[in-house]
Amino acid sequence: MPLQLYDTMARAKRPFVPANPRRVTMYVCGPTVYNYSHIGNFRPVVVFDVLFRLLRRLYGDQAVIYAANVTDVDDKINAKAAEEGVPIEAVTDRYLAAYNGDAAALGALPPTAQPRATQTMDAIVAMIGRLVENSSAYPAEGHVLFNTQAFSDYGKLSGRPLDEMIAGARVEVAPYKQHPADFVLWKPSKPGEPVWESPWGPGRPGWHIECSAMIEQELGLPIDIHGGGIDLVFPHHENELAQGVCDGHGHSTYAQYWLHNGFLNTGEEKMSKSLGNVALAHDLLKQQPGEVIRWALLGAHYRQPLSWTDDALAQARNSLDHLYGVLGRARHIEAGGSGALLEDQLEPLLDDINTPAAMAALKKLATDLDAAVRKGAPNASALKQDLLALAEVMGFLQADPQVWFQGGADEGLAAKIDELIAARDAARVAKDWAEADRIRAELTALNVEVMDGPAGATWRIKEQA
RNA sequence: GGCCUGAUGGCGGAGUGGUUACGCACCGGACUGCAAAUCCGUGCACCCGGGUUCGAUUCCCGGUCAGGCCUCCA
Repeated sequence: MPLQLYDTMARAKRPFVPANPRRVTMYVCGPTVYNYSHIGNFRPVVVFDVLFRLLRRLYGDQAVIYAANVTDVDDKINAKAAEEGVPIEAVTDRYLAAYNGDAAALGALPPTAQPRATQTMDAIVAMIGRLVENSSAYPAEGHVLFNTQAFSDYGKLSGRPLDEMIAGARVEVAPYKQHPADFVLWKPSKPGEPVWESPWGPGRPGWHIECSAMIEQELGLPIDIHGGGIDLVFPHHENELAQGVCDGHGHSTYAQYWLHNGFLNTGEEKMSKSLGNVALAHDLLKQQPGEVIRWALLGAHYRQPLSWTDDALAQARNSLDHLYGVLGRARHIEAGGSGALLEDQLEPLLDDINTPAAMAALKKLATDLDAAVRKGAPNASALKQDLLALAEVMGFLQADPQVWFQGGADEGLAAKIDELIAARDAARVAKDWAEADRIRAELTALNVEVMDGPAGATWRIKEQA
């Protein structure tokens, strides 16, 4: 089965056909770096990481170019920098580093490129220049505005006819706009704010233009895949599309496939900073492995809303414990074989990145592998290969099982645990059950669980501190 | 007000025009000094009304409910 992706523009799943299979391009809207991102902000990071991995598998590692931008020019950044009395770089560098660290902890591969607005300023100014030149944009009172009347398809992506939007608009229209839907490409900076030179006066770019400029600079138009959160469909992506098509590069298509992920919910509501119901990824990562959080994030199909609960995390932990347990029991099996099963196993992911179905396939493989190991069946090797290969496409199970279970223990603790287990073994050999149980209790107090097996006792840290 | 999603067992969550994945939880059993893990097995659902059909949870229409976007937003 070929890869199928749900395209927001078509409102349907379509077979994925890249313009150039030797250079597959994907762009995903990234964060504005003015504070720590909440876990909902990382859903697209993880989802599109899976797609990135899948595309690399299908087209080759070198053939996929994935750009994820960083917005480092913004009112909220300015406010934060002013509040702290530091240059904006101090704020953006700090939170970008935290963001990238958190993304890595969640198992996301680094994108091929991570362009920043401040480093794309020439391309932004040049692009605005082209838009003004061909009357797709006009200067007014130190601003430059995009002329939505110049683009007949405006509203097509989000399914919003222009007139209806105006009728329903709840925002005051700036007096210098020719049309209420026109949006800012360039605006003057207020005193004390960062400033760049332009033919229309000193100022800074509007929100939407940076993405179009970065795409043109990093990837070239049209791109294959443009991704982001569902809330970006309007106005951000609608506006990007309008600019991108109108700037005269000669393509009527800006992105071949538009992919949008659904939200994380806290209770019934969207997790959002303004509602104050957020969980920071940075904090969550202190409490459990990134892989657990990643599992929870991929536990629902990416276009569905996902309820973020403690129980979801506990279940994710449970699932991964199970899988790593199987791998631990299969540690003496060397992965190998034809890998012929994998194409079948990949099917859920090829069907619009159906991660819950792929996770079920992972568990099925694990159960089969466990049985094969138990029976000493010859297909254990191929099953292990398939399990690890499918898991890799989803960014799971790449840790050593022993590290997974014991990773929370430092050397001193590990030595002490080994000592206690040896003592307990001695007691068990002597059938001194009271002593053995006493030692178990002592280990339990250390947050350690002992598991007696045919090859001796093994242990694991029960919960990460 | 306009536009757009979704509604599946106790919970999470796929999928399907006709035997309804999977996980967690629960219950029974095997195994186990204890415990964990594992294995076997039972039970449990497709929002409401109408239509199409031999047959609908699945397709169509209407309704109800929930959520999202229209303003910064993953």
